[in-house]
Amino acid sequence: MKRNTWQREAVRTALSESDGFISAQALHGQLRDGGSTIGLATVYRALTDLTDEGEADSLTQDGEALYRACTPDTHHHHLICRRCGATEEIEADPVEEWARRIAAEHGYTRAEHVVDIFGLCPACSRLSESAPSA
Amino acid sequence: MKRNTWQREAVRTALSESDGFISAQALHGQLRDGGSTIGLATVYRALTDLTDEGEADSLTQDGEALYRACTPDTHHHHLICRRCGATEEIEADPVEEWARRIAAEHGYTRAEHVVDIFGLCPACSRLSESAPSA
DNA sequence: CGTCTTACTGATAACGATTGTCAAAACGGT
DNA sequence: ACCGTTTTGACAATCGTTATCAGTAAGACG
Repeated sequence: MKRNTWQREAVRTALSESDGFISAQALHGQLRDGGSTIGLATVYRALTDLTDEGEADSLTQDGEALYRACTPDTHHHHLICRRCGATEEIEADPVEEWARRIAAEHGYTRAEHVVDIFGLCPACSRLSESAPSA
Repeated sequence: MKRNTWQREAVRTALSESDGFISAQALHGQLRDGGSTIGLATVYRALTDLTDEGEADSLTQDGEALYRACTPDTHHHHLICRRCGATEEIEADPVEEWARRIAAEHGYTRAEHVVDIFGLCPACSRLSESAPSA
């Protein structure tokens, strides 16, 4: 049976109060700063559980996993600058539908998709024109 | 000055011959299997360079970085089975168009996109029903 | 063609993020 | 309050990746 502990609740609360994506370690540090004695492993476990239960979204950015409280209505993807690393959230409704259809057509179940666009953001595009790197 | 070594060329070749995304370690293993004595660190360095130079795209899936040769002859995407690793090539024309539009709307240039669908193939879906892992 | 400079290489150590381990503590039904 | 089970927290282990460093070789120059 799943138990209800203050640790899990603390992670859930901290995550929903946190603005945007946050790493497990950062969240742990934040909790400790707030006086909590919660352990790092517990934070990882809680975040994994929350993600499994659909209460949190996760993505990996530069080798570390970032988590965000899930607002179930906003599944979106990212537009990422190859040079400066800036990311923008983008809507991909047509793609969601397409992905579902393709998976179904091929008999695939439990389909998840990775949809990200890499490019040069406006600022870096200008830099690239004046000082081409390649 | 940038030098031209057989190691770098080997990585470039292996990457472009590889179908879809591949991890640095897998690429290294593949090269070693092919008789090369190339070192793991060199593969990482070459892949990083190729990515910086825009000759390769990278994404991180499940904690590890995957690489793919940029500007492939036949641009297509993949439907990948999470359990058995089978991949099917899929057409994504509507997505190509959508990606171009999104990038343009946000002022991004030189846009490349990563579109892959992960799921369970028909066979593994059946297995999963009779012996659920989660 | 030989030499010299210096970027590149490869083995390994170091590193950071994450996961496994396991005894102790906490939860919740009784 | 008691008991069985789950969860916790500290720490070790693991995994992918990066830094280190002495040795090697690419490419410029004579």
